[in-house]
Amino acid sequence: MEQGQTRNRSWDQELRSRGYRVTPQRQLVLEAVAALHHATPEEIAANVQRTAKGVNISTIYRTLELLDSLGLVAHTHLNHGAPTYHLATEAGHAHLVCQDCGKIDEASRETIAPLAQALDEGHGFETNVSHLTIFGRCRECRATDA
Amino acid sequence: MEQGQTRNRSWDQELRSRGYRVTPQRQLVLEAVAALHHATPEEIAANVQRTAKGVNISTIYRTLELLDSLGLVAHTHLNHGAPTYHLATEAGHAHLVCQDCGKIDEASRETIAPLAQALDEGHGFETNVSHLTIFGRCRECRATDA
DNA sequence: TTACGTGCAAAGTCTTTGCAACCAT
DNA sequence: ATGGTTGCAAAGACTTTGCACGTAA
Repeated sequence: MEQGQTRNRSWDQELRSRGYRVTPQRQLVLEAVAALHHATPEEIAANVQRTAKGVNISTIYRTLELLDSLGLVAHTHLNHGAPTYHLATEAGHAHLVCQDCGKIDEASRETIAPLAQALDEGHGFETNVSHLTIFGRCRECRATDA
Repeated sequence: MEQGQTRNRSWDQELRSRGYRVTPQRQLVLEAVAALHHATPEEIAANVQRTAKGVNISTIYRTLELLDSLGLVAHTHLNHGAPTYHLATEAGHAHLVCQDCGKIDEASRETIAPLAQALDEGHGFETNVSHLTIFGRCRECRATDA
């Protein structure tokens, strides 16, 4: 509760200070993103339906785009289709997606750090770790298939 | 010429040996993928239009899916929208996409190797390097923006 | 000859946009 | 009051699918 209020207050001000308004829809979307980890716009919409009368899907899209641009949430592409959103504060890890079974694992920032450093030094490139999704095959599928 | 024929012969047999037919459309699509690097289905369709009367867009999709499943081509997601295809033989590098200006750079397999090894040892995960796309900011945008 | 493959058109999925009504400030 | 926001519906981008005709083997 205490934590929740503290969090609310901070993104409230983040919005207001940039001239955006704080609306119930935006609050609900942010709460859904926090509750569901790696949620698609559809899943976020479904989650929000349960609490309130519902937030229109186009508002979900517009809100996610806004929160993403403000750096409050981040998204990555885990599968072929829809992107998944998560809180920016719980970012910092990359995703490992198995192309055989679809299982999703996480790799810590520390695991990625050497690569990020190499790309910085070799290409001057600043890696967005929380957006990073790595495709391949998981341990189980490697053992099974061949 | 010699090389072209050699390449043709090999994928011809790859198709036939698995019970698929060799058609002019499949040949054109594969040639387009070879000629255009990182091409979307639309771009491949456009390229094919110039040579022949045209290959229907749905055939492009079906052919790319087939060639991908056979391991003759590979695809990655460079931007928000359509995937891009390239020859499997010219794979082995990852892509660095600047989220500010959209510029695409390439990172060699050697640059990625330490990460791939770390993921193998730590997670038992086999990285698909040619599918790997890393988002972030390029040198120029980092210098300009801040 | 005979399945497999193609073209065409329609439908499907995911996302964006125009606009009038609404509400946070 | 007043300009950012929302809901709704229509449009848009990208991809898939059903079916009859065409063609590689």
